[in-house]
Amino acid sequence: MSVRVRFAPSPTGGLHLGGVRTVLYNYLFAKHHGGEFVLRIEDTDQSRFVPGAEEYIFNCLKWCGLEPDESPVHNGPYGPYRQSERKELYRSYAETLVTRGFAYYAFDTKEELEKMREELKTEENPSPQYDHRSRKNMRNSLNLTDNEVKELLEKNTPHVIRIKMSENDVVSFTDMIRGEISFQTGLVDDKVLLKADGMPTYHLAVVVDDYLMKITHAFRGEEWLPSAPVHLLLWKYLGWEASMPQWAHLPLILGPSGKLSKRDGAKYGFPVFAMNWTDLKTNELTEGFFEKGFLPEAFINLLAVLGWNDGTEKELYSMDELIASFDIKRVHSAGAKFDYEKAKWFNHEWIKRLPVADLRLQIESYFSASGIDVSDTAKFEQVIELVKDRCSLLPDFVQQGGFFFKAPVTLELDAVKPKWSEEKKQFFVEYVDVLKTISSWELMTVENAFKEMAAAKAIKPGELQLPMRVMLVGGKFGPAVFQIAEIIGKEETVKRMEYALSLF
RNA sequence: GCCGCGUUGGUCAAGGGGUUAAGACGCCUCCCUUUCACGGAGGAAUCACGGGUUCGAAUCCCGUACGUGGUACCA
Repeated sequence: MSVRVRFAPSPTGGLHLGGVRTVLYNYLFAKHHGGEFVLRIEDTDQSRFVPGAEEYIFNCLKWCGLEPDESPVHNGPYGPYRQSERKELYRSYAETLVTRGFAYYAFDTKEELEKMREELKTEENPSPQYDHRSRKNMRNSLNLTDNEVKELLEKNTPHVIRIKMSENDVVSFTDMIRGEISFQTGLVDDKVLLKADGMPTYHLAVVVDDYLMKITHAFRGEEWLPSAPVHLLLWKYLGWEASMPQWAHLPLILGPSGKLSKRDGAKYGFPVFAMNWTDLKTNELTEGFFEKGFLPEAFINLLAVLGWNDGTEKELYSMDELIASFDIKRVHSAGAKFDYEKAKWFNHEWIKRLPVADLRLQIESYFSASGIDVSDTAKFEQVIELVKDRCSLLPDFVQQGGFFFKAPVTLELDAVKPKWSEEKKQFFVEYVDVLKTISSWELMTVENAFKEMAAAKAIKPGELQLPMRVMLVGGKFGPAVFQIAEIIGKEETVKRMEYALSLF
């Protein structure tokens, strides 16, 4: 049987680091086994509908290179892939469960539920559940007579269908990452399966859809572990146990202070979403890795090894290498704290190893946004090659390479002033004159002229190089100074030096 | 509170009865470089705690602590 996995986000906001990693592990597992990766939209909560969120998810996946094989936009034989469009399907399954005695109708209103929770609430039990104890005192088909239930249903009384958790069983399963896990059913509440609006909850939908879509392996975040017994029981009660997927609950990705939140990102200055997301209600922007200047290759790479390794010392992986070596069983069971410094290191590594032409396409926009013309492709690529060792985020290229195309606006005078002298000034005035006479403008001719003149005047060349650098670059950074002069050309070099001399 | 999951340097982590307890990021020192980087060589820093089991425990078992998630007609 072919491997089929799914990622099932609810389109309610930005796509989190952890979400992307869940997609990634699903994707890698599917591709490693030659299977299919399905994207299903879990939009059963109408009240949380956010316009644009679904399209946003697709954009993120596209940028990451994690294209689904089947989805609302890719189609496939098991559609529709949006749960809101499958609404009619779910009710009959829920009703089958009622008929079989595994679920029941509950007519309790919001107020009645609140009242129950309020009354049962104690210091030891701050959050009472709708469970095998409390259901005895609620308005549901377990306590009402058949006629009463019939009548309520006929009158279209709002109601939900709840799973009837058994009182004293143990449910267990083998998680691909954590091994044997078991739960006492008596401690799990009677989760709602079908809501009053006729939509299924996640619990029903995930089981029905995984079954109908022939999902073989179900990977999801660790936050789902506590509700696993409900899902397990549903597979059993629906009579589908034999086709139940193998489960794996992925560890959480944590922030500097516990669970990684949007707030952490804002607070500590790093992205938590794959791409920029603006909350429609609050207008609050949460930065994305894309906009921050990460390469998708690096983003994928760093996420892959956050919680997984292949047992070797290898850390840098291309997508193909990940597909080849990924093994869900080698995923760590413990949560991992996200380290932004290391994330930047991955990006730096990928900047160094990516072909210049690829890099060029991804950084052009940063230059044009800064009003720098990089239409001379050959020169642009030469510059990229020269400065890429110094860039860990894509926007760094503007700082590190911009001066090749545009004279620095401000010069770091403090770097020169303390050691500046009339003697040095005289040197540069004369040097500029010499430069003007050079006919073959090359690195060696420029440098040799410099050294000869320095020797003649008995000044250490090193003491002169820094001022010259500041003249051409504006600051204390960048590649070899004569190389810069060679690339920007005679006219520009002379121009920058003469301007700088007027300031020093 | 209850339930689940987890706990190897600051962070990511290998190792799953006998190791000098790998490696990476970050940090520090030095070399290269009269800039900033890259690169190279070093360094500081770890098995949460307490009990067992065992000739021997980071590794197995039990407790405790701590962290984290769940405890919704959210996913």
